Amino acid sequence: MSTEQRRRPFPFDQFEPKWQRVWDERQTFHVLNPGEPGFDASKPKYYVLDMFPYPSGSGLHVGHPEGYTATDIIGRFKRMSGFNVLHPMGWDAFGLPAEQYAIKTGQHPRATTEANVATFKKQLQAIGFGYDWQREVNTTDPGYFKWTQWIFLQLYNSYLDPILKIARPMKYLEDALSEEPKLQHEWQESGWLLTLHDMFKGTDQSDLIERNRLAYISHAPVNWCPELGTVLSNEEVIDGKSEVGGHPVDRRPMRQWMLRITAYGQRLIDDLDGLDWPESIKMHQRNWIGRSEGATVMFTVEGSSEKFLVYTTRPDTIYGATYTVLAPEHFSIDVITTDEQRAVVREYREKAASKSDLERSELAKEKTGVFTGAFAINPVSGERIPIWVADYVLPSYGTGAIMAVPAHDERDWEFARKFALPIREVVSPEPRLGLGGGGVCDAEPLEVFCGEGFAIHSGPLDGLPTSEAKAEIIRRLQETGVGKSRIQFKLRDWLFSRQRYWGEPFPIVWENGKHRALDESELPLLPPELLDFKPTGTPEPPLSKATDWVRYSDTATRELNTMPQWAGSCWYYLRYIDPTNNERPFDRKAEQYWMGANIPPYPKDPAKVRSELHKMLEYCRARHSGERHRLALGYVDETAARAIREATGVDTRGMFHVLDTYAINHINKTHGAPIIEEPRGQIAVTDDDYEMIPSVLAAPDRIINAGKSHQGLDVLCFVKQVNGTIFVVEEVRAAKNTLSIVTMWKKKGTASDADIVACSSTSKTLRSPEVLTHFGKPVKLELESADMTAPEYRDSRKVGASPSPGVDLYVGGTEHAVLHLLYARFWHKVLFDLGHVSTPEPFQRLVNQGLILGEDGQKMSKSRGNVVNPDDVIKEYGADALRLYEMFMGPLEATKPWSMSGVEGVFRFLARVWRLVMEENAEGEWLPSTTLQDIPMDKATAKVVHATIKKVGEDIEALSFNTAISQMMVCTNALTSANPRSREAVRLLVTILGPFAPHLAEELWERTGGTGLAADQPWPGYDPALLIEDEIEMPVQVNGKIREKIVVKKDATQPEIEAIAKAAPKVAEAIAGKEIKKLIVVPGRLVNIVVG
RNA sequence: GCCGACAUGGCGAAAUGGCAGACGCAUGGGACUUAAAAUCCCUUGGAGGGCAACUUCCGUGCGGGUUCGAGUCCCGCUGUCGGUACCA
Repeated sequence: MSTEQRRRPFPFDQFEPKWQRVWDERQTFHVLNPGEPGFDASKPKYYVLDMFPYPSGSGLHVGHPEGYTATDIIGRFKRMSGFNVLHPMGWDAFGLPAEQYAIKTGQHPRATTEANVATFKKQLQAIGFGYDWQREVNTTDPGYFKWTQWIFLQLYNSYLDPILKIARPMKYLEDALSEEPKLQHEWQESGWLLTLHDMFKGTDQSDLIERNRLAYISHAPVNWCPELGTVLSNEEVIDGKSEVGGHPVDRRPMRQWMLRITAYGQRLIDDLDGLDWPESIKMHQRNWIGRSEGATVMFTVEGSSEKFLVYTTRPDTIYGATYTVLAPEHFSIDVITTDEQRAVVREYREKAASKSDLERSELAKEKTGVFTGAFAINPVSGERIPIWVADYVLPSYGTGAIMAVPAHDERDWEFARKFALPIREVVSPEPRLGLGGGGVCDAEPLEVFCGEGFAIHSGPLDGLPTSEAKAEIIRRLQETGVGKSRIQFKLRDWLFSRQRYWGEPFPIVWENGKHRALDESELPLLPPELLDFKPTGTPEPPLSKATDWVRYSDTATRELNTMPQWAGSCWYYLRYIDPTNNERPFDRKAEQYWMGANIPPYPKDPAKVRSELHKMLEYCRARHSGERHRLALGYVDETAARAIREATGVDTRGMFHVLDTYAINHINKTHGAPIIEEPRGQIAVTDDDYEMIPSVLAAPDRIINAGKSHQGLDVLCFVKQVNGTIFVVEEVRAAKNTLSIVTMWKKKGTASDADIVACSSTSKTLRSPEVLTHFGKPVKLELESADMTAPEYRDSRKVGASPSPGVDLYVGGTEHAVLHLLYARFWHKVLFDLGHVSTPEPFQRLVNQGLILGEDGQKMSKSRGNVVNPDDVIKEYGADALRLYEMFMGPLEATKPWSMSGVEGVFRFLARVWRLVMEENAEGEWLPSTTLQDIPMDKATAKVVHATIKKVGEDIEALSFNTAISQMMVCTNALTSANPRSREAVRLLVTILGPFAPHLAEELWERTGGTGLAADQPWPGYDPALLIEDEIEMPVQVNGKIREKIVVKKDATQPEIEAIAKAAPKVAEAIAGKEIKKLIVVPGRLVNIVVG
């Protein structure tokens, strides 16, 4: 026993399990929901989330605990700082790897999953993470996937409103179809129905519904992986191979479920701006969504009635189009191909069709193609240009056809050179006036130029810079009806079905060739118990083997596909909020609390709010001398602020949102619950002429845009005119048939010289070109904006300085930069549109932990033999040392190699902390240290302890854990040399060490006579007065070189410092006989003397 | 090719435009010990000078610039890593 103990510099192996047991028994980290007895509503919320693991058979590796330790430190710290902290953990247990592992080991996936979860949980608990295990979720649990299926039904039963660009229940569309005359009357004024009506015209109703579902059936070619026996989403295919396993992937048409994520492309891009995410991840998502602005242009085929559309981002180069190219899959090819070319075209198309994506991209180096024999007419020049077929044009992007401008596109250039097609320069990097700039020039350029410049040889465009040339040609195309501006996305709809066993079955049945949804009461739909769940080797899903299960009724059979692994991980963070709810996916009140429904993105201190408010009022008064306004101020939400910023160039950060109190009261009354409440801060400022509102409402209007308020309500924007005053009015559709005024912009005078008085919160309205052009000039907003670089704003953006809307902090690896994070945002937005969640974005702040490499600096892998197992580290050095080392390695986001001797370093540090309290006698037993005494801290001790409290707190907020730990090391080194040693000082150190090394902290807290748990202690404050030095050492530079250091009193005046500096011997020597040109004193920092 | 990130001792790394290298690892030396382990103390960017206290010069990938002052800001390179690839 004693020899065993002697080998351990401190008995972590005894007290670590002990405290883990105590936390578990007392449920220390369980947090209550609003409404539960004992819930403290006065505390702000903090939701800190880990990317939940996929419980693989090999258990945790040291990469897992890195992010988990970071969130655990934050969670424990926020708890100590007075927050209600939601810090949960769960299991992403459906999916391909689990099924393959089960097949390999010959067990049922449920059995392997359960075993793996048990292993993972045990491992995580051994590290002492403060998770609320009562909120554990598992995506394979029927109580969980019941609601995954429910969300699928929400998608299935929703459509994207063509005007509002938001998801709405399919019922609205059905109602609109059945009650068309009634709605026509009701909605006519809003200008809304017209568009809807256009949409219905000449269309079969049920077909219209099917075509508008957010979850729909497609027969388009999909990525089929024969090896895995399933289809894969675009996101899961990399370089023509499956992301899992790297197997080849074909394209073949199959009947599949798709989710209409493309409908959210713009919003998924726009809303990134307001998120506190790494810029690289945002960029990644933007690139993936791939928005581009351009135009579609109609080309007619010579001697035929056939026409085809091309898409181009450079319509300004249309005069340089010397041929066109159709994708091999293009449906016009059969019609236009001439007889003499028919054989060669058919052969080319067949070859292209048989190529997999992989082959198509592998052979990309060399362009191929064939001439159709047909010619198209360039709609602007009337020129006759050949139509080619080539596989460098993709069928699934744009219109599947291009106009080729070889002089200004690298791919077209390459193709034209290979097939000796003409190349015509129509853009010049420099403006070319007169000579050679106009007319048609046949001299071919020597190289391709893809940049922007000035149009040449382009008829009416000649001389225009590229951007203007684009606008001008689009205007002309639209005028003549041959072209249109168009925004195009790379993003494709999400292929949502898999031919696998281990996934959520679709709550869908098929009858007479038509699909319909199961009723909510039939959920969860369990998968059948299958002994043989291997892939069939054909596109027939394994569920087809469960013949009894498949039969739903005499005439109906079940959908055989299952959902992909991403389904469960798209919403798990919402289920943590209320994980055992059987009635709903989560309680609405709990969701509002934990997702921070009413928290403004930029919290401010009250004094600042008041002063901003007065500025706003002054502004309004100045604009409308003598008029009285009733205003209420809230915060501008980020989307609105951004929209204004984009539209006007005005820095809107910190700007206020002006609301009409009439509207607030009205909407609160009609909507039931208060929508806008403190701290959004409605403050009536003066009386208003809002008696006018009824007449404004009654006035005829013109709809100019529609969007969504951040409370999740539909908003229509109108322009109205009353007695010569133009009003911009927003109406909110709180529920069907309910109209309420929420926000009013008022504008005086004529349309050409008016200014907007105040702005609303709806980004779509503000962003729309209609709003901007309506006023004849850009909207001008001259509100004084707050300086967001000021400390109070900067600090507010740091972790946990205040709660934020959505998950406050989400930590995980970069591997989910597009897939999980894009899918989850999409689902969240749908749920938001449908009113199930309160925020448009799920994760306010995202941090990627860096990769941990092996000791050899290589990626950890079994084959390299450099994998570090956390269990071994815990056995040897304890969980606290593991946690501390993971945080001490370097910045959280950096890639860094593991080092066992580094672990030993922090282990020694922990042992030193232990010995602050305990000492070993000759027999090797640990006894309370006699050095530790109940004495007040001396000045030096107090200083280092308080400096440590300050720095550690600040560093945790900034996720700068490595520097926090180094400061605690400094403090420990200082306390080690103290004799006698102040008990108070040690206990303060132990308290702040708690989030990092919780076991040791609890043990020492107890041993230094603390009551309760260290984890429950409030985070200690520090006394700034103790940190100020009486005397400051300042370096003195002469011409930027340090000559000497001087010591001055902390309150020394500038002249005093100057005199001392000049008198210092080395300095005096250096400046002797020279003219002092300049003397800079940076108080508390340094002195620099510039001599000539 | 394009996009993004990064570049500081032997190593992991610190440094609101203000003393480069905090803290840790590893080195070398010392104390305790019969010895070892553990622990404690000191040393350590490079080059040079002094018996010494000490001291001089050079140093943050390369080249410029802004500044009294640059690892930090700007311009131009080079290299490493990550992502992506016919998206018109």
